[in-house]
Amino acid sequence: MTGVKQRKDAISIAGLALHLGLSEGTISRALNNYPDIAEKTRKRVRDAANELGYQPSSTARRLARGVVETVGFVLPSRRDHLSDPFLSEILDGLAAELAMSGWDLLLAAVPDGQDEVEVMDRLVRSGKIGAFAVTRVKRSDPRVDYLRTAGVPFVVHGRTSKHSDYSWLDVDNEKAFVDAVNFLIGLGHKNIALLGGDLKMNFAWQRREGFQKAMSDAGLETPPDYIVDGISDGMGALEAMATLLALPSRPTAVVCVTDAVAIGAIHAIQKAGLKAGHDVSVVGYDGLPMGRATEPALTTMSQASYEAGREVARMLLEAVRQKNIKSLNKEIPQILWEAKLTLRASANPPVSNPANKSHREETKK
Amino acid sequence: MTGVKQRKDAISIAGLALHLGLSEGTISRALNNYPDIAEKTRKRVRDAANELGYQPSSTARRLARGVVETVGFVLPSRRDHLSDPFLSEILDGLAAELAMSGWDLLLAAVPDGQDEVEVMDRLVRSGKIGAFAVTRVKRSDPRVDYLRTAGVPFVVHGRTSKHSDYSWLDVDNEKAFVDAVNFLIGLGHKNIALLGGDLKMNFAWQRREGFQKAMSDAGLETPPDYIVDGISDGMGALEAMATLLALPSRPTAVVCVTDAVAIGAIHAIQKAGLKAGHDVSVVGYDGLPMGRATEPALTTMSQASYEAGREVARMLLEAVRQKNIKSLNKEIPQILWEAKLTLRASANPPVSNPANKSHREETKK
DNA sequence: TTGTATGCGTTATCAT
DNA sequence: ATGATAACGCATACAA
Repeated sequence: MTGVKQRKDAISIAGLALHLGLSEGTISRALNNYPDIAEKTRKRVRDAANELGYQPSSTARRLARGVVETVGFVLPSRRDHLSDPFLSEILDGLAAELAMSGWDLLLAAVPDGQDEVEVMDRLVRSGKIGAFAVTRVKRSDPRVDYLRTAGVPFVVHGRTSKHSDYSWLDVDNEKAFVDAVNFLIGLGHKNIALLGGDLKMNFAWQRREGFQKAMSDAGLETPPDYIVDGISDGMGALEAMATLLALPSRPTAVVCVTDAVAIGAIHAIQKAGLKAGHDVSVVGYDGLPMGRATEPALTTMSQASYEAGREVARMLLEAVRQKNIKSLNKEIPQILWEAKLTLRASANPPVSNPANKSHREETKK
Repeated sequence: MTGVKQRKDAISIAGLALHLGLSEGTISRALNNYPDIAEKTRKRVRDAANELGYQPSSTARRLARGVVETVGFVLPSRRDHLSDPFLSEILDGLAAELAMSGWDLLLAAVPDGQDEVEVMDRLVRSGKIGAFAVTRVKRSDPRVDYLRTAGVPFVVHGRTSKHSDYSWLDVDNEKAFVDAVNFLIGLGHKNIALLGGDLKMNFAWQRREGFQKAMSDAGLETPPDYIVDGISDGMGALEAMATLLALPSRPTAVVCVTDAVAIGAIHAIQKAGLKAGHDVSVVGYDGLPMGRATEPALTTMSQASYEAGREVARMLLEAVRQKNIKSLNKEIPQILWEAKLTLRASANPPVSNPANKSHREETKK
């Protein structure tokens, strides 16, 4: 498949030179703000460029300078990314921030029969990209392993279990779930369950860790039945919550790995003839818009995906700069953001065991 | 901001030539399957290329061939795209299909203070892209107006109100809503309301048209109160549905412009102490995964966004081919897909007015 | 302050 | 069947 002729009617630097009676070199330097160009000439060139709609060929510029101002983003292979509601938000943030520095964002899918690393490697070797952004990392992630050795600047949104030697932006998922559980404990809950996600995903693992930490720090028992892993969508949540509700001693509250799971849980509770936020409290994570429209509205932890995308882009640009300077003091920015709790109606004191303020105090460490 | 040195350790065609004792030209032709290369040589070159991991510089190739095998996609400006759950699906489909032909997908955001057309124009003039894909079009859409005159191949997912002269793939939204309404009528409903969307968006307009057509074809009244426009999320749905339920004569069924709206409606019904799917039937549109986990599970119309992305990519590639051939018989592929109804639990015969089979037959035209 | 010349890594058009 | 050589459009070192 052959592409389309580039820039149909586009004017090149040669055309501009002709038009102005200047040499191509002068035009180039004028437009790139070289100090050795007369202000008057620069203005003349600028004006003509604007007037004629001159836009330097990105391709030629890349070839001449040997640089590629493009960030690659490999879409999670289809079988994995069971509806990430925030993918487009992150991409939006990435693209927006990159655009401010004239960088582009290249999206790549993984064809059947290939894996993500192959795709990334081809992108690098063909010179299509100069840096990578990676999201939704597993605890052990081949993409990160590859990038560690590839010599391409990259920033990870999230982190792997071993994460000391590369740059990442993550949310403190563990703390988020510690906070969520402590919030419920503060309300008076003792029988708290977890609807957890795929433990290969690090965010799910971290959230589970936070759950367990908070429970054990508070000296609360967690029966094995109360921890359900591997839930990835509302349907899974529906079943898991039904099972939880059928337990001889059912929980008075559930913390859910995502809002999608939490909303499924809410419906399971309703289906069982109980009232979410009354008989069973529910806390989610994500801040999905829909959580405001559920009945009851969903109490949830949240992070700003769009902002995360922007920050990752900034880190990426900085990583590229560092690399070019070949500075010896290796700066490896690692940023941990906190999720914040959005109080709504789905979490309240347990009916049989009203909030116990003093107890709450005790569990705060 | 300066980019990263391209392809650190990458081997170039010159290196390969040296390694093999052949000229660069021969290597190039061998790898590009020119017929005038000895099979034996071709194999030798291929093997060496594989072994050394040679990958032609995409940049140099573009410059030499004057073609850009990259599709541009401008993200809807942030204020508009109130959570399009399918954006990432479409992008995924686009990228996947494009990759099969060696094409790339470039994502661009719209910086503050600029509009989408400016961004698109710059992408074209800088030679970064050779074609465009556009989604979520308004009835009158400046992006389409621009592309019509820009000379760049493009395909629209959806269509504007005037759409005879460009290539698009759309779902027959009108028919979808005719079907949805007829389905409800078949169940015995007569008092059917519409929770509609932003009428500037063509899909919302089309769905509304379908609703009205089906109602009037069936000879059913639709009080003005029964049609609510401009709902874009679950929150809006919550309020609108509450208003609908407070009406002296409340509807026995509502058709919703999206699943997000439908789910909001379900919760409003529940909040009002009624039962969705019993007191009020609800039909959505989108086939959101979460619709399977609501209580009751959501009856909805759906289309496959991923597949749509792939099809748009195919049409794009074909448009590029047509343009290169400069064929005189202008093929303008326009494809209309049908949404299919997914029966679940949220739509049933009205309680006070059980299904009337004969009536259903009558309304089928 | 400006012009000239070379190179970036390919492809494509000539020769040979 | 293969090897020179000239573009492609720009950036930059070096002259002037």
